Amino acid sequence: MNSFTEENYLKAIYHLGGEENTAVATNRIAELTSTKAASVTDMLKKLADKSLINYVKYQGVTLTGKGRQTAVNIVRKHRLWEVFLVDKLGFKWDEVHDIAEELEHINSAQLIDRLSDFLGNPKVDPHGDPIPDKNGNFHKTELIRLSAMEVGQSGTISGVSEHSTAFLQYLEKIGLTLGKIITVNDALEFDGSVSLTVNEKEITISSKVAKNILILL
Amino acid sequence: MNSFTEENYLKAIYHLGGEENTAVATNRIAELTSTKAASVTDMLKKLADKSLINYVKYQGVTLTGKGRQTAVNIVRKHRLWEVFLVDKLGFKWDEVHDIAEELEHINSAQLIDRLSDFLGNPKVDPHGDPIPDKNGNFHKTELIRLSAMEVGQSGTISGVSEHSTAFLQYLEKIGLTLGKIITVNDALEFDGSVSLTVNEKEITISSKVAKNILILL
DNA sequence: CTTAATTTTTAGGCCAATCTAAATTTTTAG
DNA sequence: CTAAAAATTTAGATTGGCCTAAAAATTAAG
Repeated sequence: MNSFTEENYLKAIYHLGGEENTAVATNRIAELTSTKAASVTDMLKKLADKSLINYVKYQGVTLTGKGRQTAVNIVRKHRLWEVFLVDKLGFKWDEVHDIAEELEHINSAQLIDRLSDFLGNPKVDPHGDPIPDKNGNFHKTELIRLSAMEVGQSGTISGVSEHSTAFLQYLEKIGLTLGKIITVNDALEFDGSVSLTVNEKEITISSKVAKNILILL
Repeated sequence: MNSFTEENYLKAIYHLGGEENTAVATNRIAELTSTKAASVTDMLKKLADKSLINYVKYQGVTLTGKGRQTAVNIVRKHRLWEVFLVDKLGFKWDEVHDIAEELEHINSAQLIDRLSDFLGNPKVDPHGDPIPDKNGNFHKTELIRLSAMEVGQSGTISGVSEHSTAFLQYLEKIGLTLGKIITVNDALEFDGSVSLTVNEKEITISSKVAKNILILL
């Protein structure tokens, strides 16, 4: 079994390398895990010894098949627990991240299978992020950024690409939550801000906010 | 915050000292935590520094108020998670201990409050052990050992004082599960075995089994 | 293409939790 | 009441994860 700490490094490498599994730099990992580069180097050696990553000195790392499988499984657990916290225990979507960060390290395949069934085998978490199945496969959906929509177009809010509490609380406040249908009324050239209709009301959001909302057309 | 390891020591001391908080010997703790006496001594010093235990060299330890509160809270979390695993996820009563052993260390008071509500604020876990409330108070019930019942007496199976998988599976198999009503038909003097009626059938159990079944009269 | 800036790794140490072996204290038996 | 046995503690070492400071490699700038 891998330690709690090893799991967090694998998860960090997975998130930084993305689905394409591009090489990840030591410093990026250090930032994400709130450690120092020297500590990361130590851990990379250990993970390479366990064949969880491909590591060439000074050249960054990628996950091996085994490493990716491990990382994706942690992501699966994290997201399923988030669904549990929101759907069953009544937490808000901005409150669940830290608790899921702990729950994701509980080790029991049976537990996760049963939890998934109990939740109705959800395909996305409360932020719209996809939940991989037990084989590590993602259900692919084509989402575009709200900022990329044309004037007049409609779509459903289906995810966010920024998960900070502040951002999520702001979206909640202005009514831009998962599943809401919106229509773009206008897009200002000069600052990228967007006017849109949601809940039969017109609101305007900044370019930065629009970039972090994901839409299913 | 206390580490995962510190929490396990406190829990061990709590279980060994019982509600009466009697002094616990180093070796007992070493057995229960699967460590060596020398390691226990090291940890006792640390816990004493944090005012979680009263420790006098060579004289064993007792929990302080603060230590007891911490230990009881872990017990509360453990038992609530066991209820969740059995009632909501469909695990059997003999399968939940190890998973709850991990879940009990998740730190979030809000999570536990909401979990308790979600489960209907249960007063006992799947083995009949009482679940303390958030202030650490137990709902007291008078249970007696099946071995102490008189011939002709009836009662409800309300707990067990031995939690091994093998024992729980045996009870399941012969139909002696929580909530079942039993009547004692006969108690053999020479080996302490007991004949009783459950589910309208008569069965005989050994003295040792009878001692570990707790009955509400 | 050489030097300066940046990134990464190495070297050497620290702390938590554990261990074995040896020393000390307490308990038990005769 | 003393000697042997048992329990406990101390001493010294190990491992995992982390750190700082210094060295080495890579990248960027002129």
